[in-house]
Amino acid sequence: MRCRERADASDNRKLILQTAKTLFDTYGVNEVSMHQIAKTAGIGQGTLYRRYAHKGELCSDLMEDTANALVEDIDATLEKLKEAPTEERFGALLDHLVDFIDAKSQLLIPLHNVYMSEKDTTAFFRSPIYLHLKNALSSLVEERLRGEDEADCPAFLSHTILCSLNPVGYLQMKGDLGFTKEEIKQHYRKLFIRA
Amino acid sequence: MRCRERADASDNRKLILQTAKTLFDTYGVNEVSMHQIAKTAGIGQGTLYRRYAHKGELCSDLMEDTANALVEDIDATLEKLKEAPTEERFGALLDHLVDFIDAKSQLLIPLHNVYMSEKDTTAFFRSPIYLHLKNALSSLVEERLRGEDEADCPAFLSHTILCSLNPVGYLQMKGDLGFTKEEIKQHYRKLFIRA
DNA sequence: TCTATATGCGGACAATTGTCCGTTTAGATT
DNA sequence: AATCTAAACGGACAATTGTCCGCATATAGA
Repeated sequence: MRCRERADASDNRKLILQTAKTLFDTYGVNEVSMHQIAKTAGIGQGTLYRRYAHKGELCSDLMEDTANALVEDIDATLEKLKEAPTEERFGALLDHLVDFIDAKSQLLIPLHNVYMSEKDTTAFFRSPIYLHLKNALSSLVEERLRGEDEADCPAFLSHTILCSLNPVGYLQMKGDLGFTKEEIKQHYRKLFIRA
Repeated sequence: MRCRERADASDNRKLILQTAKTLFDTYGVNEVSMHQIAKTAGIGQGTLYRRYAHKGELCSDLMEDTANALVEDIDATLEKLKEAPTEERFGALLDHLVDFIDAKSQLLIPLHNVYMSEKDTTAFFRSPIYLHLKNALSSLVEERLRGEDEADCPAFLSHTILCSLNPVGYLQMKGDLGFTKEEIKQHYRKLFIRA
């Protein structure tokens, strides 16, 4: 069997992440090139690109802990509220999302830019974090469908929510439009939760 | 005085636009490189880049007529419907937006990318087209407020609509999510127009 | 018409991203 | 331990974006 990750591959993986984190922290994500990361880590560019097809994936991996924490928080909250009405759980999920964007927008903007400036524009929509959040939203919308005559479309609604909650648009709301985080939460609840 | 545009510059400007339009129409925006445009037009790359700092600006110039037409169309439609119920006019505006994004998504994506990857992330939200559309949406939402007890916030709602209608997200809806343009229009109406 | 120069021209060049492919090696099998 | 092969390695290479700078010329002013 050749199914386990080879030791050298595993070592390089850690080396890449450590090197990238250091360089990003020192110079900023946008100022660091993939070539520079490979050079600094002392590996070939092919090695780097085999593991991370582009900078966005690398950023994504660096964000993994943060993203996992969000997903766990959300899952825990939903579990705790599992007896509560759908609307309440939906609202809690929206709150989590807004809190997350609010706390991490500085980190999320480079990540968002990298994904969105890809030639393959669907890259972001295949990222683990998007898929998981869309999934969580969809199932709540779906749950809400039962017994309703005019059905929302879960896929459409969750996609729309996540599109509108991009970090750039969020900062604009807090900046020029002058909303506070709590106001934004309220508006999201009002718009997307049909009470 | 040396203030007027030189004749050769003016000629090249037209030549660039014509060449770019032809190439974009033939091969698609993403498949055409700036180098290729310059080569085909028979001019140097420096000439091309002096006039358009990047592909986004070129797209922007190519879109100018189209964007003006959109704004005029919308204004004309709203004028024609000025006696109609607010909901009907709101719906017509959403339809216009979706038709526009649908028709021009290829050109809008480079434009969107350029705006969004700016250091100044608010650049897009100060662009004429965003401001005009947000304005039109806001005034319709505001109009709808009268006589309602639970008020929508015009600024928030119109910002959210425009964020969610970005060309990348739109293409994702039509691609992986499999919606047709008409379905998308319906979903937008259902979500944002409280009948 | 002639001249001076601001303006435009264009291609070479640098930087970055992403691919390819011959070489090396970890580790399973014997 | 020896062998074998799938997986990983790494650097050269191609493509694209964007910059720079010496050269050419349109045109205002004489």
